[in-house]
Amino acid sequence: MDIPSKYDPGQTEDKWYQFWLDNRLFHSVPDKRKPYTIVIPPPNVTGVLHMGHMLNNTIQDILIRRARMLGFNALWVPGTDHASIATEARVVAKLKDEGIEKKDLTREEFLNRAWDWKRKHGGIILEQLKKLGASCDWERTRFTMDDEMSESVMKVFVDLYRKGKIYRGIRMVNWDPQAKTAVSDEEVIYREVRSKLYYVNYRIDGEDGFVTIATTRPETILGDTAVCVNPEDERYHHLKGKKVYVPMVNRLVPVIEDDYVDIEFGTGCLKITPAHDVNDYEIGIRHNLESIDIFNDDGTMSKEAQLFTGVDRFRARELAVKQLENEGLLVKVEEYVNKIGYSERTDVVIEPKLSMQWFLKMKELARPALDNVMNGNIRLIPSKFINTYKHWMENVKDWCVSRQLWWGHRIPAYFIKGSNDFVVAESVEEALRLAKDKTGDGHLKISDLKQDEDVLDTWFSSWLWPVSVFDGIRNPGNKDIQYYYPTDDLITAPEILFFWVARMIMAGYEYMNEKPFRNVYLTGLVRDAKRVKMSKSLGNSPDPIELINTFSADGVRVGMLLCSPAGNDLLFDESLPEQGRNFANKIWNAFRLVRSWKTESSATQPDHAKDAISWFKERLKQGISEVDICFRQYRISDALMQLYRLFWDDFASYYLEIIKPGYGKPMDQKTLDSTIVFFENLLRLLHPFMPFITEEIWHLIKTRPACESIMTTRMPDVEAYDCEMLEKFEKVREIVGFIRNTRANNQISNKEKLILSINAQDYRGNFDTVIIKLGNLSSIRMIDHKPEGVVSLITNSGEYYIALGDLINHEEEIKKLEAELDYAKGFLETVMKKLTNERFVNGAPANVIAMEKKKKTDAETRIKGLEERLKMLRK
RNA sequence: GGGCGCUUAGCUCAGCUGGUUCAGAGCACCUGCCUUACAAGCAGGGGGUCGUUGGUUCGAAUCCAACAGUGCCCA
Repeated sequence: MDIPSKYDPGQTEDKWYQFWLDNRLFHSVPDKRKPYTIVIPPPNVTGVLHMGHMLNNTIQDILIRRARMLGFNALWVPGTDHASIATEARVVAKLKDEGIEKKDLTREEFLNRAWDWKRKHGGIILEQLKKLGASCDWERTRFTMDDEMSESVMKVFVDLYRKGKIYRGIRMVNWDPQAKTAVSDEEVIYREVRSKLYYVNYRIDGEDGFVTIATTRPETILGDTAVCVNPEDERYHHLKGKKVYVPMVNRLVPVIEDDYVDIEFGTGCLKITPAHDVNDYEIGIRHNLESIDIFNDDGTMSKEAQLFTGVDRFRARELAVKQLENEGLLVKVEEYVNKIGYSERTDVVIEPKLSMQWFLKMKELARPALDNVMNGNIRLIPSKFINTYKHWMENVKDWCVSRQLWWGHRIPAYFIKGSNDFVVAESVEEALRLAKDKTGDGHLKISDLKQDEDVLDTWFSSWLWPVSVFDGIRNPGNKDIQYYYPTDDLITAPEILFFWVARMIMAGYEYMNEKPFRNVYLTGLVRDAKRVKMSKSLGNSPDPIELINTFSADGVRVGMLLCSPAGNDLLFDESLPEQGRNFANKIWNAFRLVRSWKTESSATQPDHAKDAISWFKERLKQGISEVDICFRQYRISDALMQLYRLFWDDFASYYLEIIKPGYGKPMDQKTLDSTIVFFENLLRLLHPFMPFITEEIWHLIKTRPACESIMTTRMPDVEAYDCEMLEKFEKVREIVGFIRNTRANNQISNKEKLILSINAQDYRGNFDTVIIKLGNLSSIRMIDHKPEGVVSLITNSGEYYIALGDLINHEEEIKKLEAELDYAKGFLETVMKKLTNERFVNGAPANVIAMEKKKKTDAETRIKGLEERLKMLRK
């Protein structure tokens, strides 16, 4: 069989993915083994794969594949979430293209459209994950609006309501006047903008004077119900107990005192608009002020504003400024930079607005969620996020769970006709029963009940995810939830640490009385080489599928990992998957080499091969152990780097080069067998990172049953290794390097055999065979004198020489040795400095002093060797 | 404005409880090679006063403080 020198991943990858699916190798059912579980952070159903997903899911797949090979019953549950706002926006936009306005459709018609859209586009992202090699149990795919998932959400809502944790209330919310819905604090993006600070005079009641306030939003003056000063501010003591007239509408409002007011800012006198500013709202509550809502839901001025009714808020600002000018109350206008909140979804300016919403009390829920992170029951990786988490959890505010949308879980609250009363129930039938009880009116009919129009925040379903995917809300005793919960690792982005992670922890303790996961691995943000966050709208994100087509899934996976220590941003550019592809090719060619070897029964195992095998055996064990340590610490990119070097530098560049038979010579069976075992172990170690190529070579390197897969084999075990031998081999590298350098510096062909002479007292010659092979030496000789006509390597444990005769460049050699001598002398000096320092000798621990003394003698030996050598050369 | 983090080679980052695995890795760069697995490669090589300034210590990239940059979260 002719094997191409370039690995072609295209067909291989599709073939093996299908093979895994056909054999249901990703599928998991509870059994006697220990489970290892990951639930996917459900991507937005409207989404297509972006670089963040690539990173995130690559890490999940690595962990799950490794766990599987470590003997766990590994389950990775995939799925998507319904993303209320984003999906509804998509559907509305699509309808608009068809000339249909949302308001022209009934709720039911709209939802039908939305489901159509979901059916058509909702699976794209999951299909893309398959290209990446994701070993999810697709038979368990969940969607947050599946019937059983929705039922869980309803159950939880009703339960929390009955526990008194959900309440309805008027609160200041972040109102998106375009989407006409409240959005959470986390969905507001604050940006610095240039604006203006207007200084406005308010007439003081009963006297001639004015008081000047500064505001960036003069249109909200119409909603003012007080003016506030700091009680410490002596400038305004005379205003105590007085009233002032609100400009334009001439409403008489009190002057109040509150230490919220910053004496330094503006004039030190603040207008209070409780209905349209969060801080003002709180002051309003403290001082029992009236709230006047001057805006309509679409951001135009309401009747209550008295002026500019129906005019958009920004136009109203201009009109208000004009009006103030006309009234002679505008004192001055300053340029000003402030931060303004924009809606993440629609990018319009958020309007703080009082509105009736549903809230979930967070304080009690937050306590176990905080405690169990602080006490280490749940680990955040990297741990630096604990600070942020703590800060947030200690200052948690009630969660506004309602959204003024149709797509999502409709709030199961039913208003009773003819009253302001309502009941909360999982079904209309039950609601009717409750309503009858509550009102004492046995004649109530279902048609007398009107369900709340709003839906729940999407996070209100995804916070249940690790429980609800196993049906743990509806059937807490079922086999799956008992077996798989708590899950092991959660891999997600720090951006949603509070949005989602914290809330899942809360739900976990509330409903399972147990954490939802043991470890939270927070990935970095994928940015481009200029540190700009990658996003579709900026167009700086490569198409992941294109990347896979160009560099292979294995290559892209490696590329993502190479630059992604946990929690650090990763700066992506195409050289990374390219490096991954090159690595795959290296593995491929190593395989081709091994595959090309023909054995002959007559061939006996050469000593250098035997020595190489005993060395690499230890080196491999060391590698396995290092990788294990990396994984335990979730240093996944380090683990890959260890393997990268193990395979490339040690296995390919050293081991294979040593055992490689001469041109046309046969290979002995023993060496080949050992080599294949090494290769298999390396493939297993690499499989979680590069599932496709490892499976391909696994099947080519040895005849196996067709149904066998590397992904279900056992990961090599961690074993103790021989450090001493590995250290000795490092010496080999040093000597081989010396020989190669000597060749390179003196234009000596690789084919020309050289002789290495060694003058060393305790040289053991452990790997002489290897040095002879790699250095292409005719022999190694032990000598006890200092030869002439040689280049030398002088170390603290011995001196190595290669005879060059006339070829030798004395000046070069002298220069080189002088530089080394300088270094050694400098080194000795620093050591001596310590050893002659009395305080060091008295203060430092004995082992440190012993080490310094060893350094001293080593350095002296080396200096002596170098000096003698130089003396000879200078003769 | 409050809180938290970061600053080590041209780039991205490792460096745990201070002491030869202390100045490291990968990439990039430079030099020489189409050597019979691999030019998506091979063999070599250069490159950092560990942000600045003080302090603790026999000894600091490592601990402390201040400052300067920078990033994130919250208001």
